[in-house]
Amino acid sequence: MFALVDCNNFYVSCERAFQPHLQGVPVVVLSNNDGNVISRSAEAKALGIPMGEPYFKVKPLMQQHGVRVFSSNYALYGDLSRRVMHYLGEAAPELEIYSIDEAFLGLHGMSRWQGDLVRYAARIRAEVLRRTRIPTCVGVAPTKTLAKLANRVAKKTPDLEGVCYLDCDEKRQWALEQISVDDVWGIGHQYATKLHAQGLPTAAHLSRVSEAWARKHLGGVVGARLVRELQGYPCHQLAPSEDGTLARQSICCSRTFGIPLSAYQDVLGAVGAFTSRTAEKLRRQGSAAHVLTVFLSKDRFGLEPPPYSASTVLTLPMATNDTSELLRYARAGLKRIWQPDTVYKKAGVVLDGLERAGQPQLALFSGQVHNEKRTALMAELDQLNKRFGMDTVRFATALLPTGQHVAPWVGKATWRSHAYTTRWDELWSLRI
DNA sequence: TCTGGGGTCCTAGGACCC
DNA sequence: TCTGGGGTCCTAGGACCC
Repeated sequence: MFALVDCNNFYVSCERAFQPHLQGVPVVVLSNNDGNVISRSAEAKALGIPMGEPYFKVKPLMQQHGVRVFSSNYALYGDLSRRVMHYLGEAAPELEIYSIDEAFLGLHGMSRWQGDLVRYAARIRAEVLRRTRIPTCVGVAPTKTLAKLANRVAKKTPDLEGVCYLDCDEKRQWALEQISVDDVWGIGHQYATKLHAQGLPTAAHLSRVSEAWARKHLGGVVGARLVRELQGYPCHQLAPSEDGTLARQSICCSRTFGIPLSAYQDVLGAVGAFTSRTAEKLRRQGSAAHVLTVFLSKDRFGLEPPPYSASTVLTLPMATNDTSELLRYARAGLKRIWQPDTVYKKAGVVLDGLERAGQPQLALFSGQVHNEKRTALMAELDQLNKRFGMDTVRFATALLPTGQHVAPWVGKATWRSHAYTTRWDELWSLRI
């Protein structure tokens, strides 16, 4: 048996957790660079503000209704997420942190000693709310796909009080009929259109298609597994992990620039900063990377013809998680794809080919001493930045030209709330 | 110029997720 | 004027091997 715990409108809930006067009023949170709506309160949704909509398109509507707008504040959301997940790890025998606001719990054999799983799930909701002020819904079912589906049913059926438990066939059938195929986990826009055209509008319809049909029309084995899961036969297990966090297979950092850039030094500064960030993530999960990709993008919405993006892949002679080494390759990659007199809107760095750091290498002795010193230096760097704040210590490539306080690539964040929980200097304005 | 089966590895692209 | 960021998995096809 699996449970899916999903935080309701997570980013909006995080803002409300520290500003209770935002309860009951329409609130939205915008993506990086204040681009799109990525989280809405129920009140904002009721006003007809679509998810993912560019801010400038819904701005008039929001101003008209006095919608409270926030820039995204990932320091805050990440911290609240850690608190929620920490509690879930204590409350369940197995935990898989699926995203910043969702986790699967493995409940095998739980009903014996926890009694009624509905009461158990209700207690989890109440406890998460008490500890973090984040509201959640819980779906409980024999497969992960059905747990996701049960969660959606819980969200849209107020009578269930946030918990939906599919403990028998009749209930499973009933739940499948409540949910449109568009809202099934694994059915995106393309497949949903296809399914509607075939006269299969609900999850119940989808659960009755043949395996051959699913294979043919829904992406091969992926579709076949999806249908089996809807029928109640588990095809996906929890990802194994000691603390619930997943070890990533690729690590990326990319940003749309606040303003278009065409000076090499500016873009190099951005690529340097993104590389540093990926290296930090890499070390945090104890990995080293073999492959580094650098990419640059032009304005997709502008008048320039495609291609909008150029990228280059560098294979490193030896896996590393050393920032300065990765910076060297990133710089070489940038030089390869750089075109003068071009206006760039976005850049990014991706690390692939990850392996465990500290694997014995076929290196000469002198090289190993060098590596050990490097590893110690990186650990020191991470410690300092953790203690005194991000970018307290950084590499020269990521430095700003003299006289500049903010890097030219940094995006807009006009309505960012304070980092209540992670920065001493922003704590002072806390109001509860 | 024609002739075969079976395997691996890599990459690009497509679909999906939050 | 203004359109996010970070991931996963699978498949098909090509290069190469015996």
